[in-house]
Amino acid sequence: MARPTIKDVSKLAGVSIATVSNVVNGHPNVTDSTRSKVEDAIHKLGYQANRAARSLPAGQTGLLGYRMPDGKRLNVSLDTFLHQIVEHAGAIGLEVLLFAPRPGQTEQEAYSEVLIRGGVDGFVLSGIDYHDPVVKYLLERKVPFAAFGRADEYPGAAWVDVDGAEGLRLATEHLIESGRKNVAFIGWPAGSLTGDERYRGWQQAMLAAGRDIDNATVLRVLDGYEIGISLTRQLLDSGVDAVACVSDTLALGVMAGLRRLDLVPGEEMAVVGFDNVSAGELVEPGLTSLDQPMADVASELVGRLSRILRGENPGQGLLLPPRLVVRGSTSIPV
Amino acid sequence: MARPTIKDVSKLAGVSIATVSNVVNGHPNVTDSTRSKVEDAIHKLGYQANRAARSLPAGQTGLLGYRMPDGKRLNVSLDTFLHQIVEHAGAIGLEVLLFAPRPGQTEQEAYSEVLIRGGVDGFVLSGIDYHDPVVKYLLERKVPFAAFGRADEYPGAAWVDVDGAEGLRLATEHLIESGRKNVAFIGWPAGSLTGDERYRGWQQAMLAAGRDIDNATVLRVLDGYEIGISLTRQLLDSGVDAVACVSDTLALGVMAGLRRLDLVPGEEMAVVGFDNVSAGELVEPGLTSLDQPMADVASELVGRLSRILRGENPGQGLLLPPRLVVRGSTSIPV
DNA sequence: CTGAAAGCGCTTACAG
DNA sequence: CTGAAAGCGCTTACAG
Repeated sequence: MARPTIKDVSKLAGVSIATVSNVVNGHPNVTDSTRSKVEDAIHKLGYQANRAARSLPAGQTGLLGYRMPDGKRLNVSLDTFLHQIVEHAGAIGLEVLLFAPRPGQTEQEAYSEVLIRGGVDGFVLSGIDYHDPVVKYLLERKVPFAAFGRADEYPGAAWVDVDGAEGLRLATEHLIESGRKNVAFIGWPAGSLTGDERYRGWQQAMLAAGRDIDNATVLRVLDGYEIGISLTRQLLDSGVDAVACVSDTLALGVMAGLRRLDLVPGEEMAVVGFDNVSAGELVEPGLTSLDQPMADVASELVGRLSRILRGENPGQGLLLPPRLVVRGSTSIPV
Repeated sequence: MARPTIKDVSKLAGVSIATVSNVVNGHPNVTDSTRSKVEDAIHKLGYQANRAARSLPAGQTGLLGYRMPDGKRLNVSLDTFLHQIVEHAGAIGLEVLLFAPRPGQTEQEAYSEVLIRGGVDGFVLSGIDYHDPVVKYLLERKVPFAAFGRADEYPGAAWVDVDGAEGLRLATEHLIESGRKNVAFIGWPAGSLTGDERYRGWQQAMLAAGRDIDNATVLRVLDGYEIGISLTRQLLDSGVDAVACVSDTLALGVMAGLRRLDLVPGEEMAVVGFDNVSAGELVEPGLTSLDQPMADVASELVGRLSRILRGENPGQGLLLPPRLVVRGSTSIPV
């Protein structure tokens, strides 16, 4: 009934605990016959190495840390992301340790505390920005991590991101191709990594199509549903007939704004968002948006992290393309 | 630079490591002067006990396990819930270990594996149902846990739930009071703990108001947005002018169904959901729904678990009332 | 290829 | 009230 230990296995198999350890850890120099004796015993006993005991001499914990984001940043579907991370980590024998800064603690202190407690082998980060202090901190201390977010500022960093510029290029091209004359952009204030990239994509598509950028409508606002609503009047007054938004939150706001003015989203004004949140399917007509390939992001992140942990090269930063999901908010013919 | 150990502290403070350990663990029999010497050293060194080293002799890990739900069950806003769990756990020095069954592994095996690896001190469960095998399994093995979900089937179990019957009572009363004549119920097939409770609430409110239950419209369906849409015609044909739904997903479906028939939700038919998902605020008019007090649920769960871990009585099962959030889908006067 | 032994950083009786 | 010592369950050189 009690949890079997390495001793139990060694007794049953008639070998030393060192040999059991060698088998468990896949060391090469073990006879086939010894190996199978040990494996039988392990199987019979249902043995699994105790994590704490393993961690102590080896200095590896089998744990990967993830800081619970504040919930303020809505640009990641936490649910799906975490799910994927947990599953991919599980596939290579790692579990996920969740933590959050305690009241009065800075973000960095939270990471440091986890580290000092001997908590994890490495971290998965998400939502990083320019000059991210956590990235800097971990890099300095040579703590393994992989970031969801373009960390190309730092040569050594392992990162994966979804290509926001490509996303807004796709969105804007789609709007232009469907015959829209005056395609506006609603973004966040300049200076955020994610926001600036997405703006760049809109710009590129507009220029490529020969549109006049200088006289196009560009609104830079904080993220928010109500903010989206409040922008609608202004967009209509400027003669805008399509708007590419930096986020679904803003896009859904504009859709609601249109509806409150008794206009139909997709007719008077086409709207595209970014993130493909579930609410986008639940409004009428559906919101066209950019879907982030979360499963790929997670598997690439975990892959990079596990390579670092094995002392290998994590590989280059990776930019994954988002996928345009077309729904009613852009598909009603002009 | 290297992580300080208990030895470093003991040297700096001029005491034995046993004394440092006693101070760290708040043992009573330590002189004030000794204590403060040790505390100074701890502070100076930034010492934190290594979790693995602590876990090994003490048999406690400082970790609390949570199984990543499948994502199939939409009745819990995972994001908020986990957030709250992590924060409340952090406040009492516990961190959260996330795990998921690997492919081919049953749920029970996943729990068992975490346990065998010496993974956690206890579990937080969510989304439990009648005769839940995991609850039974943990109870048999006397593994500490606290469940989000009514586990009153099992006398010893620690649980917290949101009162679904009360929720649907509130919803149905609200519909009746606002003058609706024919209040339908859309629920899941009988036999789920959560679904049955919510049905009971509708029933009670209807009977209390003297409504004829036998001739009322009751639809039992699987959860789903499209399913909600497909039900709308039938509801209208039955002369239903209000519908209390077991979930926001179904409620949002009905709202979309109404809109596709060019009807206005809240006018021709009032709609109430359950969960208060964010999409409910983003549709026009907003969806009236029942908000679950996640922060309270989390704090009560963690509180119960920590009491069990300290060998105390966890306290009785707790039923928390949801809060009716009234929006456009029911507030347009008849 | 296998095993005896040291050691990882703690906690916990037990002496003193 | 404090400290020396054993031990938690592993891994890792190192002999043999």
